[in-house]
Amino acid sequence: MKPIALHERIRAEIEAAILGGQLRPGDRIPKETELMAEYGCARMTVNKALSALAGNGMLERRKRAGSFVAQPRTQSMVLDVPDLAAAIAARGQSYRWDLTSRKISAPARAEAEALGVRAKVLSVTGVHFSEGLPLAFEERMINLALVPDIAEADLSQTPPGSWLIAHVPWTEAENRISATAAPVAVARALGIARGAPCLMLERRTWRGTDTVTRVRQHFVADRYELVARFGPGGN
Amino acid sequence: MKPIALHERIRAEIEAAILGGQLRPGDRIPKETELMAEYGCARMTVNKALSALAGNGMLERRKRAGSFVAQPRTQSMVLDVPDLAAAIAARGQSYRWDLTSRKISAPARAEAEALGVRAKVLSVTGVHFSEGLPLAFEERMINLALVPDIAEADLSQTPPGSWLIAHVPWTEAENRISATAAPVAVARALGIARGAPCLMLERRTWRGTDTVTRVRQHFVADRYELVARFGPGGN
DNA sequence: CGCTTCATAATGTCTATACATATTCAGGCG
DNA sequence: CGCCTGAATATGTATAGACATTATGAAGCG
Repeated sequence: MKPIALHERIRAEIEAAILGGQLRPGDRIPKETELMAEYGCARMTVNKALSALAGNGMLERRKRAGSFVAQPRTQSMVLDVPDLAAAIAARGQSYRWDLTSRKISAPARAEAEALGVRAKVLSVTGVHFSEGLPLAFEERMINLALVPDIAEADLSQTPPGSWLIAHVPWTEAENRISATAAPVAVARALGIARGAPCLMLERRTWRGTDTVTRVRQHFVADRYELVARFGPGGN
Repeated sequence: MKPIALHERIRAEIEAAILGGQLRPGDRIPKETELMAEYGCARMTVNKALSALAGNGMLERRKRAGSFVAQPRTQSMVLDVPDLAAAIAARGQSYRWDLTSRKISAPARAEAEALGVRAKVLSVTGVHFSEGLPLAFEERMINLALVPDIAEADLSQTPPGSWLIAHVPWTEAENRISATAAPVAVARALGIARGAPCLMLERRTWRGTDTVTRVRQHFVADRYELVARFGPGGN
């Protein structure tokens, strides 16, 4: 069938022992030479397995001391923050984007400070629809110095997030997730009551030290949730 | 200073080229033999660098075809879901936990189904305080078959999450993050208005196929946010 | 022209070896 | 007793070579 690589098998077995509780945090795992004998392979093979686990934060390795099961102090979860258009399409639902405003301007001094941008910015607002229902209200600023092309893009057809992901890929990013009461403008755009709960996602992405874009999305509470996973099945 | 490992340097340089936009998704990166010549090192060294990037989802490697910059389809962010007590303490704020109810029972048939648990469960509710203010209301179920010791733990002193992380480490987990209007019970416990927005975090953790615990935490909207990062600076 | 077959080029895995580096542990010395 | 020194040890990095695997693209065949 599928001959699994040996280093992967070793990795998986040790991971299983950790997740299964046979190995507990602080426990020492056999040294490389011992595992090497146990599996009858070279040290590099064992090393690859252990390095991978150490990379995941599951092992802590100290020279001369050995390899130890790490403390799961802060569960690092993998959160998928997909492009909305793609995510909704992937769920087999219909998607629509409504551009409600678009303007180019120099950011106000305070904003420029917060954005870390002195250049001109494109400001966009709009609404994401799923199955014909408003799902999220989006306010976005885009640094035109870094992404001049977007000034010519037709953002009434393509939501800016989708355009950016296709044209300015692999930026660094930070997301802040919180809950808020819908402000008037948001409530009106989403057709919900003022003050109704919203999941708010604020994202800032950069290239090097320059901010590329800054988004704030208000999701209608009942219609969206984020999922984060941790674990070997974490795929 | 600290001589950085060569494979790490190679990895970092390619990553920088991807994040800096010199290499775009779909672009092909030099084959191992070429990089090997460029850096004057062995193939295994290059391979280690590229394998690491492939593990991060930043490269896609195909035999015979070469290595390509991956599409950042779904931005996989690392979300730290820390233990609340530890997280608040780390921010230098005071923390308090109020146990409001605790009971052991067999879950109702419907619940048992949803939990994937037939055994007895310990049900706990309580409130997390930060700086004297209610921060989160927690409802939790714990599988006593997997964690019998917790029946004897003093959960009025230690919040169950902290107890579990110390006693049942390294489980698999799934988090669902959403926003809701505070139900009556939650609003009362948190001292907020009924229907006020809350950030809701539902977590389920398992060991193998068995559910260990299931939590629902309602956070007061203004007092908490989750942060997820992606990027090399993502530390 | 379309299909199959096959050599080839790339990555994937593994080995055996070597030396580097950091940490511990045991002595030795003041 | 405390501090320094040095040896032992486990991991960290790197090498050169070997063979496996697999998609590709071209050659050959019907």
